[in-house]
Amino acid sequence: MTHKQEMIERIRGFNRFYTNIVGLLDQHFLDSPFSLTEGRVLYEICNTDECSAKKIRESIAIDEGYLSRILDDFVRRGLIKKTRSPVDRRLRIIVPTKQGKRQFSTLNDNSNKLISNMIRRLSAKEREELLEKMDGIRLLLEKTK
Amino acid sequence: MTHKQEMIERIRGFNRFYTNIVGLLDQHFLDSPFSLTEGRVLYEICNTDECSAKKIRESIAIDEGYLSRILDDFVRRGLIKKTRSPVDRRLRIIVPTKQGKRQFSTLNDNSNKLISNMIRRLSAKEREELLEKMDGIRLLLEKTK
DNA sequence: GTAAAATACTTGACAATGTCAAGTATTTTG
DNA sequence: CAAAATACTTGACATTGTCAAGTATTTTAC
Repeated sequence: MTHKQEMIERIRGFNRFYTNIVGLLDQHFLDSPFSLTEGRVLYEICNTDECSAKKIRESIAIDEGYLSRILDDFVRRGLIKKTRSPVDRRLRIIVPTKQGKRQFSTLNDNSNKLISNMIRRLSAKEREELLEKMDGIRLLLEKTK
Repeated sequence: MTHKQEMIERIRGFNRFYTNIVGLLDQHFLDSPFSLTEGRVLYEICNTDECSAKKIRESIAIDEGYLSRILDDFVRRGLIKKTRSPVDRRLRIIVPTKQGKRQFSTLNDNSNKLISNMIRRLSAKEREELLEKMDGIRLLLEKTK
């Protein structure tokens, strides 16, 4: 086994590990009125200016038709409003309703609690270390694009 | 020192980032005869001694019925053999066939290539850093259990 | 030893999630 | 202005996952 092979094995080990971590965190969607994908879509809607299906698809990688239906569903559930952009009438601009924002903020709070719980055993110093390492990984992997 | 809310936001940012990374890597299942879940099941089968549905469920979190069908499908595809354990005839012990092992190893090779590609732009030193940080995160988060 | 409970898995029915391709409305390009 | 491109929608369908009831076997409690 080459050195490189070991390296790859360690990275894959980390991926499996972290997939599980994120998986555990995502379990909470089970207790919420949103699927994981719906949650991600709602996140984008609430954090994107002049949001549209197009913009969502720029950050999520989701089938166009599927997204269209999710958005329709959100409309039915009173979470968002869709209006054609006056600038380019092909686009529907998407804005969360008051209720949509409220639901998103609940979702958000629950995610925060889970993360909070995840790091509950760590000391202040360890938390700082964790963040540094996370940012470091991000920085390194962003080079690969 | 970072405020707690910011801290959580940074962790969640990392989670979103890394979910995307893993998501990209998992795209390769699209070009393979396995779904992501099937791949994970096959991984467990090939890396678990005296493997059984029970043992798989200890590491994967998957519906019992669903797993049962996946395994049946693997049998149909000639990837595994199931035999009742002589020790406890409720259990079916699962062994990969020669072909199963071969397919798994292909899957494995492709995963490796993807990882290899992911780190292609990093210098030796940076790769070492990446691994250290990954191991560090793992160590820190394992404390939380 | 035997009845009841527990375990390991299977099966049927079904719901949720995701994909593909063709279609509509609108804008851009040549 | 016609053709191509863009943004989204819709229908048909496949994949993936869930729930609950069922079978075979073993363990537990008497």
